[in-house]
Amino acid sequence: MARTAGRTPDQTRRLVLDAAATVVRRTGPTATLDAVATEAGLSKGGLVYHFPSKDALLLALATDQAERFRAAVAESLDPDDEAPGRLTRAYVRTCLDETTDPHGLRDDILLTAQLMTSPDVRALARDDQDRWEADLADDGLPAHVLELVLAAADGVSAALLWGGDLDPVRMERLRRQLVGLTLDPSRWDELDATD
Amino acid sequence: MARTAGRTPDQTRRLVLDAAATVVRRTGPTATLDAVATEAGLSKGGLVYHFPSKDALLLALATDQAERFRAAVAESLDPDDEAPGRLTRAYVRTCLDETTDPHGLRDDILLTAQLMTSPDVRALARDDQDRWEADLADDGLPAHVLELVLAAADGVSAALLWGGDLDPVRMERLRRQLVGLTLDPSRWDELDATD
DNA sequence: GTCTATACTGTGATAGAC
DNA sequence: GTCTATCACAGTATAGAC
Repeated sequence: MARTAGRTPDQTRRLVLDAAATVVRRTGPTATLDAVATEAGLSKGGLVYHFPSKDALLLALATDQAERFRAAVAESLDPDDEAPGRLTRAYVRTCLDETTDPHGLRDDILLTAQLMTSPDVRALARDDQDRWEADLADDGLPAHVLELVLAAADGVSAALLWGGDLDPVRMERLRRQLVGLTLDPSRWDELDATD
Repeated sequence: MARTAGRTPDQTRRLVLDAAATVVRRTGPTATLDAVATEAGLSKGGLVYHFPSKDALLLALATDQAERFRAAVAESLDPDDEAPGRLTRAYVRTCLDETTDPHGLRDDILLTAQLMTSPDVRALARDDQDRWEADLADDGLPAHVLELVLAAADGVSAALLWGGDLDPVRMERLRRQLVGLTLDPSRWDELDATD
């Protein structure tokens, strides 16, 4: 029973979150509330009604991003794949796939990194990370293999953060290496060489 | 021949950069110039004399961090190691070593990530990344091995960014795996499995 | 040349009108 | 539920002390 516009509060929130994603991508976390409000078609005050502070807005945006990533991994799960490391492979595919999403996950990583400047967002990220670790620890791979593969997958997002663009050919090659490693138990032992 | 305090401009810059590092670590890139100036024992105007804008200050800080990292890798070079992958191993050791530095490189990574919100800093990081890629490409390792090892090393900084703390035991194990990979040519071929 | 003091602009937060 | 008005404060620019 909204007073003015023909949309529910949830729709307005969605509108604002999308606008915030757009503006933060463009201008970083210093994006002004005014800019976000304008992009969403509201006044600054109207925005503040839905998100009591800028930090709250960024936190909501970060939560949204984390959920999207989780959904993307879930969608990358191969229904025919029942071998150990099934979830890990979906994770790797998602991190290293070029052809995902409207924007691609590459932009999402940059966006998320921008949000990390908020302590609240960092706390959220820590919780999310813990959840991923718990889920992946149950995936049937030896710890040392899991660590190597995950570190490499995460490294791609780091490279994106520090360095900008990545060569698709190299990402594809890395993806094959990592997936291959999880699928070949015969190679696991020699990885763990104790010097 | 400074007019007031008993220090040269370079010393003042150093003082300000250290103060900025401290304050940004504490409060993120939204740290105020006033806070930095106070930490350094100057007025805001005095700070601005040396760094014409906040962005210039953050850029100088990022440059400083990049140089420190490069120096840390150089120091990790093993003089007795002449095998291919020498520089790569130093890079891996630096990324995965617990016992570096006053603060440790872990804090430096977080600090650098905070600075990435400035477009100028991102441009700097891109150049620095290009330089690393050029240097490491000459290190004598096959491209696909180099990619895997570097991605995993960078992944540790990413995990630090997203997730907070890392288990020293796991970092040590990962370090051994990566160094081992660069030292054993017999394992390089099977990594490149074409599905 | 190096710095302090101060004034100007715009941003985030709040209170209250509609 | 949305918006306007207002306040406190951050980044920047300037004037001038030393």
